Amino acid sequence: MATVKVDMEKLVSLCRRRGFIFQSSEIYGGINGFWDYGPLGVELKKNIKDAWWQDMVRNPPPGPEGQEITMVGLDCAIIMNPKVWEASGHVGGFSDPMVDCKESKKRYRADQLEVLEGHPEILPLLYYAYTSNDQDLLRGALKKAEKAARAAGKKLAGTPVGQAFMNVAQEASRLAQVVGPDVEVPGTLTEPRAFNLMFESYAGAIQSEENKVYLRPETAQGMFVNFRNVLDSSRVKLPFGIAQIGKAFRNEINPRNYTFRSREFEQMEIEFFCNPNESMKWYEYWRDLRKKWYSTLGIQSENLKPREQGKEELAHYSIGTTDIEYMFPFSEEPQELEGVAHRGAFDLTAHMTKSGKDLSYFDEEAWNGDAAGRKTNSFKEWLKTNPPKEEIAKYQYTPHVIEPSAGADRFTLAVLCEAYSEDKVPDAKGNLEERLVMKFHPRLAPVKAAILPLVKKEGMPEKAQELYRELKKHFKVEYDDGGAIGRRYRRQDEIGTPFCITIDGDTLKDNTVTIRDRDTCQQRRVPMGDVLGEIRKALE
RNA sequence: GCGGGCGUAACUCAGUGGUAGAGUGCCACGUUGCCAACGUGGUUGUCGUGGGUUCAAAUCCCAUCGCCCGCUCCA
Repeated sequence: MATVKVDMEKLVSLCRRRGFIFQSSEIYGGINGFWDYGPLGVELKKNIKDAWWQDMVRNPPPGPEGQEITMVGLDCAIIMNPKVWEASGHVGGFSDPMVDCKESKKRYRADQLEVLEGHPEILPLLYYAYTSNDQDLLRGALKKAEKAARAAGKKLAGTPVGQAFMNVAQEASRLAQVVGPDVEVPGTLTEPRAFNLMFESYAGAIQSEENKVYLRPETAQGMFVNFRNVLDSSRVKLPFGIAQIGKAFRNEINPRNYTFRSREFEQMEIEFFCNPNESMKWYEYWRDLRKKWYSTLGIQSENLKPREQGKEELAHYSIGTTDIEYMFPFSEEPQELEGVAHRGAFDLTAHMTKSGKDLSYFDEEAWNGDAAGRKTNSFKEWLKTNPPKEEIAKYQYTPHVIEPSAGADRFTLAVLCEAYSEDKVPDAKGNLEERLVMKFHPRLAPVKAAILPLVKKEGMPEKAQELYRELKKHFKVEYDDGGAIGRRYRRQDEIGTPFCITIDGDTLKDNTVTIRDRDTCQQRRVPMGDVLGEIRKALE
């Protein structure tokens, strides 16, 4: 089925008008990269987080061999000891110094910039910049150097050797001698400027370097640093997963595309710890499971694109990563909803090194299982006999980690895009009228049902109130007796309520009501007592 | 961070120096017995913000904030 691309502006307008999403601090002119969820938005996002927690943590599907899998939850502080971020590499590696060209308005990564030295006798000595990943720019720099030499009646000696721009740029006077890659004159490049993507703050009264802390840029590290705590306190055995839903913060240079790239966002992350020998199996398990999860919540499979990252794209620590991407209407390219990464032993090893604490796993079952023929049952004693490394690794090892890391806000946005639809339904006179309907999966719909007395008299409101009070014990439902019934149906369509329960004259006689389906507008008559069960059935 | 466009009611938008507008929505009452019905009445504004020019600024000028597009960036 060919789908018409959702008009983002219409979606944004609907989200605001109906109270899904507002710009943060709007009355003060807003703030770039931050968003608020309104009364309906918070219900939608909560349903998404609850569905994830239920399906991944409380009731995960069986593992690759049909075995039960163990998942436990965690809720870590957003601010942690800054050493966590040194160990994870975020403090050192999370910022790329950038260089801007005042003339060409281009921006370059400083670590990719290199320079060729001009002829040493032509003063002032010039440096010709190019980027290491662009052959054309290298040739361009060479040409400029040769041209300058020729103009002075000299010749470059052989092929000049490139050097790192960073070295040259350390002195302001030499920086002024650099000719940018896309310009002809020197002195247009700025000094390298660091863009640290972590928000900083200070814990304690004094705003000193010692008190500096960071708002976490991901929830993952909290699970790694609590690995030992979970192991020691909850009787879990490998393989098992730790799951967490929480806020993370990245000082994005350029927030874009509605809530897609925000500076404050919520992650739903799993760190699944397993034996290194079994890690590929678990990687595939989670990759397939996570993709399927989106489909079961109503994301059309053609909009959902799993993409195995190429080797050159992989982060240095990752053995394999699959991005689960969604075709958002604002982009020609699919955009990442979730990354399922095989992180190997990278994180636990890094924290072991930094903290000096042992984060390896001792497999007691395997150890006890191999007891026969061994002189001692004490692992410590056995280690003193200098067994071969491979033998030790059978019982004690650093677990490998599979990390399915999903963006709660990104998925919420995908759900909104996916749900948005315009169709035509007949009005009272039988003419086709435009209709705006949010086709949320019933499980995610912010309001599950609306209870509507057909007219505001003859005891219908009272009867409807009765049903409303019963249903609201179980679901988010709305009661509405305002205006004509058709208008009320449309209002509910616009916020994606899957069912409208209407109380009419027959209800008063035989206690039956009609249930209207949001997508088809079809109605069925059922006994009032069956309504709860009917809604429940749709939510499974 | 750069360039371009935009910013007026909850939403969509009109308003090019002289009283702040329309449609939709929303609320109330009446009517109405199943798909944005009808009648009557009502409601909504720091014209993004700050400053300047002017007798007078939504309108012209400057700055600033935000949104959209492109570039850049996105471990």
